[in-house]
Amino acid sequence: MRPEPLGYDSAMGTGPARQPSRQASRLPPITPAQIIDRAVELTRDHGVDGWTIRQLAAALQAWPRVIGYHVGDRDAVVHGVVEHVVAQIPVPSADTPWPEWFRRILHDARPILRRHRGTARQIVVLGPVVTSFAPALDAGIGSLLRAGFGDHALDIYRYLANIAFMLVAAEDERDDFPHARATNNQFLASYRDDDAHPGLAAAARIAGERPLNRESIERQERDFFDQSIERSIAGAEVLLREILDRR
Amino acid sequence: MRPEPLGYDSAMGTGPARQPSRQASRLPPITPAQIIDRAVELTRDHGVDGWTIRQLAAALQAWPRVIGYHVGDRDAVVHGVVEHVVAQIPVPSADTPWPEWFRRILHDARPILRRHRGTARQIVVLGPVVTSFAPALDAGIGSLLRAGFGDHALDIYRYLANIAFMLVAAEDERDDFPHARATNNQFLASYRDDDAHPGLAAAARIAGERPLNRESIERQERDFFDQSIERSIAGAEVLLREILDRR
DNA sequence: ACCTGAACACCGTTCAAGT
DNA sequence: ACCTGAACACCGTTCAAGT
Repeated sequence: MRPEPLGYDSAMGTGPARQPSRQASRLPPITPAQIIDRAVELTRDHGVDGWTIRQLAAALQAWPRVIGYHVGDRDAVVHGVVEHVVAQIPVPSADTPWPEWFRRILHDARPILRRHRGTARQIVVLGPVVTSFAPALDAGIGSLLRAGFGDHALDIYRYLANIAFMLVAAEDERDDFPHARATNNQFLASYRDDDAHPGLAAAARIAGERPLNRESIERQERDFFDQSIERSIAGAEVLLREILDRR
Repeated sequence: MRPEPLGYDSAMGTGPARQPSRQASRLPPITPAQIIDRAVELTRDHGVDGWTIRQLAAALQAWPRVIGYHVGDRDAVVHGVVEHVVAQIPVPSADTPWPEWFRRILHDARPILRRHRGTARQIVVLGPVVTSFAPALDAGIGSLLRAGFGDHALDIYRYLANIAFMLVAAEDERDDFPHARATNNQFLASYRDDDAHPGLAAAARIAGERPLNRESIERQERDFFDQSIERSIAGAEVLLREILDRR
């Protein structure tokens, strides 16, 4: 939750560290694109909530005010970062059958979003304001319409996309509480032989069999994501069959 | 995203406003329970991210340090708030058939969590560390085991609970961007007659038919929540049938 | 044991000049 | 048009005393 401190020399509190100022070193004017690019880099290294406007300014060798001048407030910068990240997600062609279309795009989106912690949450909050999502929305809705979802297409798109992005957002946030997983496992383990709580005892047994090293946790998270998507597609398929049967 | 300013007279920056201090007025020592109760009230009025330690202290007529002394840092206070809120969710008995068990608890949890904005997100992040969740976990897993989910019981519980709480969390966060919905609708509407983007055009048409007044938006959100749960239960049912067929 | 102040090291944003 | 400083109004947490 709390952003880790960065390495920048921002000892002065205000001001772009001790580096010479842009004007003094006759640097060219900063562009909005440069600001967003730097913000994307900082997001890659520290997550969306892991850098401050002041640190971004320092990284650009500029004063905080410059960012406000060219891009806007912090929310505007974050929005720019999200647009940049979303644009990297490959969009399957609209004639892909809908289950495969969603499997593919959501599977590909996960690592891209995970590499930029906190962007998944922003996508859920902002919604289609993220204009670089337009191609995905167009193709995805198109794919659902051809399958016969009719007026349910929009809600099913939202259902599947929301679940995927929210799951990634949850993974992102749990990264910031590395101790929480251990505490949770300990808590569950304490019920292992508790006959009065058979559900908790079973949960403890199931969770207890899973290895806890870094890479196997990563695999478990990926599996849970993939299976959740698979189940949700199955749920949507049930609805589709109902719609088609009704005709 | 940004907390709205509260009405407290915290003009002094530090210190519990102008009220007489606890010691001077011979008030009894503050208890952790009192601190959490007040924090729950503030959460009800302004959301988990809508109050500061300093404002909580002012509401208690105490200095910020007192909260750290009795409860801990801000995360500890928030954890206390979450425990208090989760304890209010009624847990259906363990012999309820699993689809009905989840329908009931998730349906009942939504308004309680919505009344305390930001707590749903905390639940997803914290996981079972929230000890007041133990009864629900015990009964829910029990219900899934009796249905025949076997070792999948834990993951299915996580799947259904995660989706519900994440959906509520997303609703909470969108409350803080009331303009985002309007912007999104405008954005979609601009594609209404765009033949080059049939998917977006269809989405615009579907969204355009929905009324935009406050109460009908609330109903749409509730419906989307209920239908998402229903679809996810259907997805879990598909898995259950596979498991049972395999035997 | 519990509370009081003040201080510390931060935030994002704004203001008024400068070049 | 763009950048520079300083200032403003906040944060959460810590420190050193007080009662």
